[in-house]
Amino acid sequence: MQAQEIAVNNLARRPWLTRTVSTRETSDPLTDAFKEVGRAVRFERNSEIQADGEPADYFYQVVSGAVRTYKVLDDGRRQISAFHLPGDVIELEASRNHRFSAETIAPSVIRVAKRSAIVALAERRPELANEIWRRTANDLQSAQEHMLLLGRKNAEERVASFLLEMADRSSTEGGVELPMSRQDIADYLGLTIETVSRSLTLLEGTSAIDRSGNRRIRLRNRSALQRLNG
Amino acid sequence: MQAQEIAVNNLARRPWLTRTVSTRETSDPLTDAFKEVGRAVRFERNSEIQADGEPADYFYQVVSGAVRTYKVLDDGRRQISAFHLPGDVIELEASRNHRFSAETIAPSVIRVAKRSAIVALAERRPELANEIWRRTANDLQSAQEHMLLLGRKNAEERVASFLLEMADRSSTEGGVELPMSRQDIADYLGLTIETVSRSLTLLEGTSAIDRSGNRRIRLRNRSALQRLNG
DNA sequence: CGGCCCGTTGAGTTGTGTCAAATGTTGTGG
DNA sequence: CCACAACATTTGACACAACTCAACGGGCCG
Repeated sequence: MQAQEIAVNNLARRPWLTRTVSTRETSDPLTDAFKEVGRAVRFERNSEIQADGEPADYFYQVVSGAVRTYKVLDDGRRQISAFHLPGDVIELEASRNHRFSAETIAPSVIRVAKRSAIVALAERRPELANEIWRRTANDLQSAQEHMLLLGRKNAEERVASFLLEMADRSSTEGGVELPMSRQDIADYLGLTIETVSRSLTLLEGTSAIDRSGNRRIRLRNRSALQRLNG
Repeated sequence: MQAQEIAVNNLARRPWLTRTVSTRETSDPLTDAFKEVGRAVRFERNSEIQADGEPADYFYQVVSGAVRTYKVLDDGRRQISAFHLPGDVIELEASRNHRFSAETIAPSVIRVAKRSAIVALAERRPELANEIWRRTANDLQSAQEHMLLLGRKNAEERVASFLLEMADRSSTEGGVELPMSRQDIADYLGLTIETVSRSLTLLEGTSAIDRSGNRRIRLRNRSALQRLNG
């Protein structure tokens, strides 16, 4: 039973591995559509998300795990535009230039559906079309919020905003279990890993947060973080 | 005829005042919908865009002029998320927190339509629903590109990218006529006006651009700018 | 002509990046 | 279960790109 115990421990420390769509959301038209015309694919950690086969546009829905979407400059500078958790939908284009712009952060199950299939369904179901648009508009709102962070917030404010965002999105109370590395956080916040680390140390120094393990963070003083959030 | 001459000169130097939707695009489902259920409103320079009357969500289409959308922090730091030129559609929510997040940059004519009216039309017209979504997805793509700029590009690269973007979006060949102030550019690029100014001087020094008047810029060496664009 | 606004230039400061080393964590094979 | 390797994170010292504050210049309008 030793092996069993270890497995349980690992899961306890990695809640995002088991949290799935069904446990978090009631069904919605897009999730339903994915179940109809999509298929579930399992991905390793750090694998590029793609549908094998001919180049075409796809929709992806995170079932379990976590995903980063990003853009890179020629010299390798990377900007992560969003993290995607279970339930989130990613729309990827079969782009000519940058072939991959989505990767798993943790072992993940992703439902994959051809864009054309979803679009065909949406033509016949206004509430599906509406749901797709609603989600895209939400993503746009988040992007606008993130541009404010990237363009106008300092390092400490960025990290505080990030922690609040992740806490809001995760179901666990009090603490956040971060599925991504410091490098991912840095590339999301437009900083370096060193600056992220220093900012965390700073926040810990003012008792705004507690750290138990690199990726488990407890928000001890939310209002202090909110103040930094702007 | 002196007054007439001055007016003509002014127009010649401010092409965005006369460039309208009809001269740039063939009709599309959303523009058609605006003509059906929207009304045109004239705004002064630097006015907050809003539909008067009860709080509700609206769509706006720029007919002539130019608009900035933005977010601000409590202490006044501002991030412009996009500039909108004739033909572009802005979706604004009757937000509880920040009441105004769109302002005209130049005297503008804006078509205003209630969100519910457009949505109702879209329920009956799949190609309209599709067009709305297509535009939102395009905005999201632009936002992702802009996050890369804000998070990972240096000042000179940001300004170069900005000039290329504006040149691509304006119909005039060779040169760009910028409708916005240096402060607007700075708040779009996540810089200060001084840094924008210095970057322009730098680009001029390397013969990448020419300046004739503060807001008229000629791209003399596009490939040099492209290289900075990444 | 004079005042005002906007943009540019200059000098000095500072927050974040860079480079390097130390420490902690995770995974693997014996 | 331990020992070691490989990797991730933190900490430190220093450099530099962009910011701040200030002065100057030019165009526009009354």
